Amino acid sequence: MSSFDDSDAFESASLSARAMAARPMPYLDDLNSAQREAVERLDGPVLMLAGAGTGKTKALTARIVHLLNTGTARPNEILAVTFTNKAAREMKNRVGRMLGQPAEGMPWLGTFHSICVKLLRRHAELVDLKSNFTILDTDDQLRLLKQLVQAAGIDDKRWPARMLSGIIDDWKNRALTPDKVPAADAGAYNHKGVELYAQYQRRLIELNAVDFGDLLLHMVTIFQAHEDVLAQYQRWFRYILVDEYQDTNVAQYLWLRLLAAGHRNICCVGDDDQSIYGWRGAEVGNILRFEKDFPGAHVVRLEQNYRSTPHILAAASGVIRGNQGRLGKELWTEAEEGEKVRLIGHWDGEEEARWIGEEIDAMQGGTRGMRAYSLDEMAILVRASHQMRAFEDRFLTIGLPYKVIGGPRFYERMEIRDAMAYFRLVVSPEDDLAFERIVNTPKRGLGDKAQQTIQMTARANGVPLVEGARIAVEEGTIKGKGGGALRELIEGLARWRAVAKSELTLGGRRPRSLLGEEYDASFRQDNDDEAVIERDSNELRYDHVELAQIILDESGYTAMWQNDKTPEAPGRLENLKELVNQLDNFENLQGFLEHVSLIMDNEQSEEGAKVSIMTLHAAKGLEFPAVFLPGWEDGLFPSQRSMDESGLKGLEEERRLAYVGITRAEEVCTISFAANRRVFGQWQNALPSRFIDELPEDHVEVLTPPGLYGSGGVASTIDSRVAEANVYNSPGWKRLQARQGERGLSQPKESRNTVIDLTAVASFTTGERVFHQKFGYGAVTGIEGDKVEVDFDKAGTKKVVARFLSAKDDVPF
DNA sequence: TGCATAAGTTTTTTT
DNA sequence: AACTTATGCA
Repeated sequence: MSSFDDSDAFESASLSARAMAARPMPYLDDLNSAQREAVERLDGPVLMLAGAGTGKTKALTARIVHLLNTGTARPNEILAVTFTNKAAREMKNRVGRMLGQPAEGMPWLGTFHSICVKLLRRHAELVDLKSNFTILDTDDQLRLLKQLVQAAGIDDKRWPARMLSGIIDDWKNRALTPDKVPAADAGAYNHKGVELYAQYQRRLIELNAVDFGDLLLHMVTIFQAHEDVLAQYQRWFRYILVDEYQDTNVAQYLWLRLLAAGHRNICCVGDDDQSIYGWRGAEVGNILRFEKDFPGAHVVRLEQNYRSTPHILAAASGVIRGNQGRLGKELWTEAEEGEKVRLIGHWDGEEEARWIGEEIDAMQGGTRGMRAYSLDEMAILVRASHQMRAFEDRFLTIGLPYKVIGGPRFYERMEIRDAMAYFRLVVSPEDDLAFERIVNTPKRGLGDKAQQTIQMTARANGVPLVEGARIAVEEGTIKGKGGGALRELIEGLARWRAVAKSELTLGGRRPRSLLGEEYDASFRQDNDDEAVIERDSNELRYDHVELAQIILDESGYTAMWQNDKTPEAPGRLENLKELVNQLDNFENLQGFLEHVSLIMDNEQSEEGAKVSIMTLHAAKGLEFPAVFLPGWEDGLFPSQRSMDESGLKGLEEERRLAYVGITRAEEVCTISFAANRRVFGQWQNALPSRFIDELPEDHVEVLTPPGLYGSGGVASTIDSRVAEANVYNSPGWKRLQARQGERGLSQPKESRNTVIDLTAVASFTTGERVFHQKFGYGAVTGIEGDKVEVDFDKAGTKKVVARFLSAKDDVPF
């Protein structure tokens, strides 16, 4: 096996400790005293309470470097866990930079999930799995659950499989195997929840598969049931570091506590004020309880903020103060005053998007006495992803470059999942879920009936679906067009598999790195035996990249999209191409599949400066000089659903989300809200968020929307911010309403450009290309008095007032 | 079986 | 409003 058997680790550690103690430690020099304390206190439990922007990653990496540099631990004796691949990558890079050499040989620096996969592959048999188990994606999981639900005779309309999936996830997050689910939860899912959970787990074992939650759950089960295995790791991991500890769930907490029980050298870094993942099982309680869980724990507070201005910090503190039961931290900074947090109200969501678009445009050149900001220094952080649409629409219309961070992930796209299912089936023919996914994609004339026949044949013979399908074709149970196509598919799969096998035996190829991340070599040993087999050198061989291409072509999958006339088809083909390209970074298909199932983040490397749009959750850990926080309305933010489901707890999490949002900003933070918003296609009005009332007045400046109290966008401070927040009763709001009615959809920039032009009516002709502030480009289809009928490219046919139109080459941007 | 249309559902956040 | 899923028909 691997590194675990080095028995001289301890002796050499103390020797090298002495030798290395003499080394210079420049990485300590630019740490403040709190950071330095967090770095140097290596032994015993340490809780590093690191507020936003206080240099926690710096301290964390310095701590690793310090462990290595002083010879206290070897790279492979350090367990360092993060939540995201991105964080793991960054830490690896920074350690390497600080060390002055690439941080190779830190095999246990990674996400909870990737480390658990590694461990679980070693000990799979202890939970009745084989070490080459597959990791299911959410689609597979749902399909499987749906089958079980239907088999149980439950109406899956009343009780959606999705809901069951949520319940099971929740149990897994709490480290509850089916036999441990408390009686109080027995009523879950129409009283069948626990039984279905048990069935689901059994089915997963049959399929030699795990879902995401299982990765941790199985490891906890193994550690609890096998003292010897646990003891081995307890001994091995001499130092444990955990990032974002406030986001750990019960399973992760148990896992850590079990592992840390040996040396008790565990250092958890986190910020209770930034715990925003309660909905997926994170327990703030874990961090709040740390000192109880680890008696004698040393707590270090990182409170000096290096990111934001005092006004921004004060605003953030003001909001977070509303939460109970915090560990308590007060951020401070040496930075200059800077801008106050800016607050602005709008009539509706579209106007908000319009205003932000203009403001961003203006800020590029420097406005309101502020410096100029480039597009990539600015970001819009929304509560819910559907809010992004308004901005995308608007920015598309005015041609403002933007990028959506954390949008639909590459590996979650339909075509990618289909292609992956083909690959999976080639690598493991018993992957029934993959088979189900692609039997009839592309269309092979195999509908429900044929698929049922396959299912039955497979079950009757106790074989996987592919084999069942083969038998069914052989026996002639499935004939005709579908039968022929099915035979072709089965033969294809066998052929590809043969190629894949010979490809695996090629060996010798060095694993290459993807995005700087080293493909973990320690699991290639699974194939080592095969690798020795000698091969006839004349045999036809393809490398796995070619093979992937062949699979997609011969299966007809590529052709399916080539023949597809929908506008997305070319993009999908592009994605498939990209998928095949990515494959080149891996040694074989299997390695690739393993990687992909754990990679959820989607690095897009697009050219040019762009404004970022993302959710508040996606923004955690990031920072921007200028941040826009739109949609601060009660119900949207804080989210109604969150409050309904989790009450005060939910509200507090929302408040932390607000705190996270504000603290992303370095220099300028602009909060906005709208009185009206379209929800499910229905106009609804809302009150400004209660969090707005919690902003400390002294640190907030209320901006006047242009056209509200006069034009020009000159900032005017309204005496009482509260009055402003309570806009509905304020005279200003009434005036806005009145004005809005008379102005219709007009907006300031336009009123400047379009000097109300009655001749405009006459100047349009049918067929002419025109531009509209709201609807974008279109062609005139008819004229009736002062109304013009326009067929807009995006918005369809609308009748609009002529003066809101401009000739195409007269676009005001 | 597969397509077109109708109905019903959604929008919180994701490793 | 936009999307998915169910239903009916060719």
